Amino acid sequence: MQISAGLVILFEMRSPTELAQVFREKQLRLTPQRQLLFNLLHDNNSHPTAESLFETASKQMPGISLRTIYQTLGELADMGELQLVDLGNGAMRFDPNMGEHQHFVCGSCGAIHDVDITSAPKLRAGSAEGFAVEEVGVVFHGRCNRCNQGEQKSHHSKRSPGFQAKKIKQVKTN
Amino acid sequence: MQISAGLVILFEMRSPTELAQVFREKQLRLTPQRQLLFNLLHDNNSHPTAESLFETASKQMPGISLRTIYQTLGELADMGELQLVDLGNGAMRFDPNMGEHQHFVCGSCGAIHDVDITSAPKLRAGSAEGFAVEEVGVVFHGRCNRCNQGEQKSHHSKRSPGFQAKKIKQVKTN
DNA sequence: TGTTAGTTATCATGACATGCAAATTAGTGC
DNA sequence: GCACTAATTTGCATGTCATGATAACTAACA
Ligand SMILES: [Mn+2]
Ligand SMILES: [Mn+2]
Ligand SMILES: [Zn+2]
Ligand SMILES: [Zn+2]
Repeated sequence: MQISAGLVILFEMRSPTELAQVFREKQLRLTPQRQLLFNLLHDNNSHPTAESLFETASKQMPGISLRTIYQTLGELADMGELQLVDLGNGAMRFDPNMGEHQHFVCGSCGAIHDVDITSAPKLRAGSAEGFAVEEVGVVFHGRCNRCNQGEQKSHHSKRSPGFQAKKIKQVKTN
Repeated sequence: MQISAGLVILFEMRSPTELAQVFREKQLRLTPQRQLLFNLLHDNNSHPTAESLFETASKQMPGISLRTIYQTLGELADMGELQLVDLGNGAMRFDPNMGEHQHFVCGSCGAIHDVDITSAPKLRAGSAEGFAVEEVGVVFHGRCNRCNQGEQKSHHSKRSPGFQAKKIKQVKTN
């Protein structure tokens, strides 16, 4: 979904074929675990959690440690290959879409969609009164298109006590 | 700070004199602990955490239980007297300002300021493509006016791993 | 004053994330 | 291919924030 049309530059993870280079640049060894996670995240717009990645990864690589998932995700974030997004749903989300964008959270199914605010209102106000705004995070809540149609199956329980809003964790791009 | 001028209707907690009624309405007893917390929160724009309220409350009422703090804060939230705000700083914030507003987080001192987006861009877009936006949360990050002036003393360490953005937890107003 | 809600203390649980040390392995040189 | 060593992985412990559960005690209020 788009809030307003306009040019959107997406900075995505580098391609899997560049993988080796990506890791070597940072003097990181090309382990099977890193390859797997890199592949699982590349072009992944589902905004997975560490746990969900752990589940997925475990199928392809039984025995992989959850600790390694966290470890590697942190490294990839440090490398600027993905950003951490906290939408207030309990667990951090990992997003290979490095472009400046916001998120929509469906309160019914829990799905998370990218929202590109482009020519949209530049919220970077506030310089008045001595405040210096460096970053703005926006989270939209509502019902996604799918849930808006068919009967409301209302999954997405887990432990979200109600509605929440959001949070993005900035990543040092070195 | 304001992003854009305009009429701002603030829904605040009821006054302390209405306290008794407030509690009785919900068939809750008017205990000293509840009175204390109600008073500590009334007109409080510091967005305290449960722990910080516990510290403050303990001074006036040594022996008060942290469990009671959480308990009472939950009740007050259920009663619609305050809202829970998650700014991604680890702990939930409690905000007696029930009006629709957003927040500014100072990355230097950790202070949280209310931001009133009034006539500002109505971000409630997205109805196109079948998405129904019900709520929008915004968190501004930067340096507050105080930190912007004097030398940057940079407190606010604790356990924020970096920058984050935000989240608001909706409260059932019954 | 009695009934009963509320508080306290304690302990357990739960989700999410990180610290740590021992075991393993990738990548190097031979 | 083989040995070597530093980088990684793994398993477990720890930490934070928050809630559940129980029992014993306290006090609101009808
Ligand atoms: Mn995204
Ligand atoms: Mn506020
Ligand atoms: Zn949905
Ligand atoms: Zn500040």
